Amino acid sequence: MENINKIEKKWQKYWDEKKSFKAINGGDKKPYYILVEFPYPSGAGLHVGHVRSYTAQDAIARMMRMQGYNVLYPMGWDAFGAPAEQYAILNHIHPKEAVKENIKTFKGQMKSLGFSFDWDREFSTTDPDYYKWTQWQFLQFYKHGMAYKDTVPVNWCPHCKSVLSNEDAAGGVCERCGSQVEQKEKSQWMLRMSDYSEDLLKGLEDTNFADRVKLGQINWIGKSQGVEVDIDIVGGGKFSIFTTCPETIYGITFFVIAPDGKLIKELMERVENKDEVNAYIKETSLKSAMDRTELNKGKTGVEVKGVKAINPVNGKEVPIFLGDFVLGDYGTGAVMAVPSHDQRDFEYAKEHGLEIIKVIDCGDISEHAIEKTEYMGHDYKMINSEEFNGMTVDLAREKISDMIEEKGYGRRVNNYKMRDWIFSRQRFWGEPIPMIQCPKCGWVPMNEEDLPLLLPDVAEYEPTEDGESPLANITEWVNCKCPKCGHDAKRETDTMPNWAGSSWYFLRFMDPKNDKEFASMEAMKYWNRVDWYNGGMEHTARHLLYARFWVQFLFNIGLVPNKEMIWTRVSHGMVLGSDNQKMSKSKGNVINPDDIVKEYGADALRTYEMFMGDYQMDAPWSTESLRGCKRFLDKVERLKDKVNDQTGFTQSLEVIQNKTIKKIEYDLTHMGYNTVVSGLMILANAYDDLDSITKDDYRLLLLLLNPIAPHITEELNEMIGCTPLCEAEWPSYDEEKIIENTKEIAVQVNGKLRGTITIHIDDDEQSIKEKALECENVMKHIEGKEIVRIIVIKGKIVNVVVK
RNA sequence: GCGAGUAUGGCGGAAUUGGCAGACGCGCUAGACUUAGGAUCUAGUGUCAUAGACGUGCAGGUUCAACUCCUGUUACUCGCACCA
Repeated sequence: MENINKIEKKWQKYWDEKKSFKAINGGDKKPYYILVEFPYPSGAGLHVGHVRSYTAQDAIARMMRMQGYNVLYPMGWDAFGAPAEQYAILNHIHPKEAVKENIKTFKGQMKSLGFSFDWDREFSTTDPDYYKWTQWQFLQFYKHGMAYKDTVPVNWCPHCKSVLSNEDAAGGVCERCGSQVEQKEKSQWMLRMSDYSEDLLKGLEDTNFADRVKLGQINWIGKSQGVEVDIDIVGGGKFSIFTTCPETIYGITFFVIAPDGKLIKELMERVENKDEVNAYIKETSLKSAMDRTELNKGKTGVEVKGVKAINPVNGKEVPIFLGDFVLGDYGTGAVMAVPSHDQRDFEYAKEHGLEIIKVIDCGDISEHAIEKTEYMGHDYKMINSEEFNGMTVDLAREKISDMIEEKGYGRRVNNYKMRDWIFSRQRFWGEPIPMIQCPKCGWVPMNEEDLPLLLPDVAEYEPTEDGESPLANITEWVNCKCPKCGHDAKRETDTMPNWAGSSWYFLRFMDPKNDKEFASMEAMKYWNRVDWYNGGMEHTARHLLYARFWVQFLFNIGLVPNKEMIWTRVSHGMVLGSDNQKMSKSKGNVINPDDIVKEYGADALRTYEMFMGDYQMDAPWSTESLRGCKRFLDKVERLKDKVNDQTGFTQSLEVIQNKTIKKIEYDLTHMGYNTVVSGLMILANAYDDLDSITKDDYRLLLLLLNPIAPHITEELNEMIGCTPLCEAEWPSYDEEKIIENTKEIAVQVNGKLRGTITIHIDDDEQSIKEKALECENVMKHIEGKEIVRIIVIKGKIVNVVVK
């Protein structure tokens, strides 16, 4: 085509002006909501990886519209975040200006690729009309006791005077300046996400997430069932431990408590070796800032002298140790140690010369512990465990748990790895948390009618000396009146994390212009939920979990219609550089979609990205392969010259045409995008083998190809004088016509291919057997041998078994 | 360490249910047309070899038949990482 970009622009304009992809809330059509993760509009522009997933979902959206669905396929911007803030600080502008520019670039790029988004629903998380509702929802969390302040340790760079995320502090070194990261206690807003552990686990049953996505969620929640036991301290006081192995409780020879926990602080008065203990605590606080993996070769720790704990089941007094492998903020901050049946305890005991008592009769423990995974499920018997001696491990586990509960030593509990959500960020470019601290009333929520609480319009904001948000420096913004008593008060200067705005954006798309509510119940009931959500693998754990938590909370307070608002979630693989490495500027392997569109056209890029490989797996870029896809589109164009003046379909193409319709439908809805393209190539090749094809033949190919390559197909379709494809109906196939009357099948002798025969659909088993045995090469291989049996799989294969 | 995933020609990858492994495309080889080719068309292209044998990371197993199911094992990728 003489100017591909001109044609693409023409159809993009057509779709825009006709509002071809506008989704309307209501009507007779069946609603279907397709969602792709909205991007962070970075300065780098659209990545070819974005193109992959947006095209995939676009193809489904386009097909389903033709099939008569009311498809919602929206797009927006997740634009709060550190890069925009950094850029703005450097250039002394407001981040919203940088964001505006980036969105413009992204949107232009998306338009040039012909994605069928309903642009009337576009918004950015940084729009006051949007973040007003993010703030409003935070207030609901607060009002329902789900938001609270707590002191937690944060990564702190003493040089940058800044709080760092775990990613930015990887390796215990500040990513920006390279100085040593420290731990610093800071008061932060928290959301009680751990209250939802069980619900988030159970809710997975009401979703259609891919298995690997579900597993990611399950692992993140990290449920473990066990027993919590109360331990008395000699001379008064007590603490609790949690164990998943109550069967080993008689094997306790010491306890280990966290150096950063509360318990050691309580015990400190009675500690005889205070200096030693304090030194270890200090050592740990430094260590926790470094990359622990490197330091965990040995099991360090010190005994807490002067205090002993009592094992409740046998009254035995055992020592207490400090060990940095016990975490202060996980579980109870203390563990029981059974060196005979836990490798970590074993190593610790060896290191510190502690007693090892075997309680399960299961082999040699002189070299290493025999752990749960090794002893459970066998018939090993208990030893050294008083009345439980001789019982099988499985039985003892239950009986010991029962005894602990009956005697009041403890109780069966579930423990979860998932903790509460730290919701504060010491950043400028985020949603301000709408809380006010009044010297008289304490923390007071803003009045809902005063929302949104806008970010101040300033261009200079340096971080404070003590790591507070840059907002803390803007006194005219910070100072306010208490909404309750009118006294002088100060605003919270922390902002929300990036995850906040993306935790509910899919709800807003259902009703994006609503200024009374974040979305009306009516609109949410109409769309019901997100039918199909696609995003990157890196977001399937946290983002999805946060979004589900957010939705479940809204459901519990009656604001959304379903407890799970996302039905299917799939994740796509990355587009790697041609060197099989992640694309990055420094490696020089980045492909800019604009260049490809300019040279080969949007359709070629779209087709190639669908064709490049299994959608769920990473795939390297290949410009050679892209050219192959361009050639395919050129071939489709050339086929136009073969169109004759006949109507209807060519008889000899009937089987492959019906087969292809079925295949495209199936593959598009099962993420088989690469085989969609290959199926269409096969159809086009079949057309190409003929001297001429009918207009209907040709239009069928264009219809089927349209979801992947929408521009060129529209243009060719117009050239043959048909009404636009985006207004056309999806073709239907006839199952009857897929069945072939005659078919070539394989004949094997002892499982090895020896020939092929052509069978008719009506042939019975006997005649197929006869045909198979008549086959020349088959005869040669069965000559002089005894036929044991002949296996005939109808329409598939014949296998002659000989001896 | 734990959890998950992956492994098929020179390359990307097909094989919906156990049923002709390598579809489709790239690349490559030869030829045609051409001033030219990043255009198009034709033929060929898993490996080794003479009929034939061998081939889906490796070693076993089940089956008439295994890329597909089972057992073990290796390598790589991702996630979590002293989780009690």
